[in-house]
Amino acid sequence: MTPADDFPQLLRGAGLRVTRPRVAVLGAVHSHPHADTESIIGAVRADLPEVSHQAVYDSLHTLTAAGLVRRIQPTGSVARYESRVEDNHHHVVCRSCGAIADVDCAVGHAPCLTASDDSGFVVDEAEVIYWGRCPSCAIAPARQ
Amino acid sequence: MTPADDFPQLLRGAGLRVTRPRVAVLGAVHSHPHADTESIIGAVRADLPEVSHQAVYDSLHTLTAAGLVRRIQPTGSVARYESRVEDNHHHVVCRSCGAIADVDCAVGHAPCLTASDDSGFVVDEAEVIYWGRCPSCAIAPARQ
DNA sequence: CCATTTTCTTGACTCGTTCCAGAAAGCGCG
DNA sequence: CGCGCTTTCTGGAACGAGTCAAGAAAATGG
Repeated sequence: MTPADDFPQLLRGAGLRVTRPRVAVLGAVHSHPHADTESIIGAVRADLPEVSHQAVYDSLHTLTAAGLVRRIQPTGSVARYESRVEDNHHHVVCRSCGAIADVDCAVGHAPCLTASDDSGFVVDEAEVIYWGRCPSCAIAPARQ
Repeated sequence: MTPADDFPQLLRGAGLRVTRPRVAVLGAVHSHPHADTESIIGAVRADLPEVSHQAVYDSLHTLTAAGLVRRIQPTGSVARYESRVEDNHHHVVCRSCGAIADVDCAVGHAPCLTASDDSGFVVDEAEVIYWGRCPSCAIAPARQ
């Protein structure tokens, strides 16, 4: 669907050097949405067994700064990454098992971006996290 | 304004034992909105110089679980606590200096609570974080 | 193919938070 | 008012995600 699976091209387009670790990280984030850093390290090492964790951390930072990847971190979770960027979507997080799913906000455009009183802040983004229970955990008797 | 500054009463009402550390922590959170754990430890030790950090961590967890205090943790920040609970307000966070301010959502009631497609999740809360720059940082030339 | 600049490897280290065992304090009851 | 049970607190070790730093390796432009 996206012509964007040409990762080297994506990197170049963002003005970044094309390195094997970066390509692999970009690929891992694309194929494992909402994965944490450790999972990404694992996925990357399937291709490049010798990458250091530092290379992955660096790549994730660089990619995030370049806007090729988005970092999310719900309260109580470690950092997670996803490849859907610039499309103003949000997340539902399961309180019980931590599962994360994408949600397109009911309001088609930027949701709630107009705070009633912004205290003088210049707001450029509204991040919404819905908390609840995923289908499986909703069925299972609450154990917490 | 709130008859709720009787902290021991608040604790008892929540079915919790009244201990000096808990009362002090509750007081610290009330007087230092959005403070992180370290600041709270400092504030608590102004009254009780000998409290262990663990007592503060335990109290914060207990108070959070009891709903007397709310924990927030914007991406990239450590845990912070506030005493406004159950009133459905949100936060603006400064990307530059990390300052946090309260915001009442434009929609008077639960904002965006109806996700367009909730993937089968049972949603009970929508948490909104607005990102931008606080008044001071908006004036200062962007240095990041 | 070379030089320059950026990125990666390795390994130590920081910092917020949690775990643990024993001592202390709160609460219900007589 | 004091006893005993249970919860909480103290002190200190431990943990884990993430960062820092120095030198080796690889990308890009010529």
